[in-house]
Amino acid sequence: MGQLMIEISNAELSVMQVLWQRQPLSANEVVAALGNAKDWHEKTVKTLLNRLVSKGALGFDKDGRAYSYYPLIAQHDYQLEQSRSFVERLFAGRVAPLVAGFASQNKLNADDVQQLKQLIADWEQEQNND
Amino acid sequence: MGQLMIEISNAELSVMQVLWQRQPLSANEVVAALGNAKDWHEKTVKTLLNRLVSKGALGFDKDGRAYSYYPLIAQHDYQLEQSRSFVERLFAGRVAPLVAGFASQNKLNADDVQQLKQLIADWEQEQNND
DNA sequence: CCCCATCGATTACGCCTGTAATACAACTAC
DNA sequence: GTAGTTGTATTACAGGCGTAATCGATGGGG
Repeated sequence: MGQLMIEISNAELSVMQVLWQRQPLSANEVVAALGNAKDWHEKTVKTLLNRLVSKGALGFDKDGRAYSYYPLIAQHDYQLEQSRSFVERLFAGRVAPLVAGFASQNKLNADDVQQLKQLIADWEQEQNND
Repeated sequence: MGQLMIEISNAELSVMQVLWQRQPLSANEVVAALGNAKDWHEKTVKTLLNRLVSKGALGFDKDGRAYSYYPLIAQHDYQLEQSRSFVERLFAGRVAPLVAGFASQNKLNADDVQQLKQLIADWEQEQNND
């Protein structure tokens, strides 16, 4: 699982985010959802939808003349795989130094720290269970 | 500082890693250092060195006929900026969910956890100091 | 019925990337 | 000093990406 992950470009990723959040959507709904954040021509968004379908990242049902698009890959799987490869490339696979960077730039807030503590507690629990 | 970071491609990054580790190096030394990990033709590596110089990521001194290359951007700065933008794109800027992914895949080891605990301790210390 | 608006499909196009090969300059060994 | 050899610089070329415009089908309004 995971090694043969589809490559999604930056622009395409923005389209995926929309569909991960709400699905299925027509092309125009995707355009509308992006209109807020991106200044893309409608044609551009449709090109991206097309490429994502070609890549197997999106599927669609025909809904009359228009299509209704939905993700074929799960956001969570994509995040996992990308994180793994990013941390591998930049930090030799170790995630702690990445977090250290955030900490050094004051990019950690109380919620983050709370979550991290919980993760650590769970991890230690796990160790003891073996 | 950091928004105008030079874009470094994947292949180019491998070259940077070599020079971040040991610097300065001649083109042939870089080729040799990569020979281990990558199956690249010597010409390919020299193209990458050239592109990195064009991009302003590397500088060089002339050492007779050959050049002696060295990084112009610090590994740490690059890591920081890339981490920031990666976490922004995939996790809406929150680093904890990324760590959670590692945890869920058993990609955390005792060292990581130890470092994370230390980061948290430092963070809490910092909070109290205000 | 016919034309227009609107879909998705196809084509465009310049830049970046991966992956070299070729060209040109200069040293080195005769 | 002439021919390799070895450096860097220039050129190559296909595929991906950002960013659309054009094409061809189709459905809706009159």
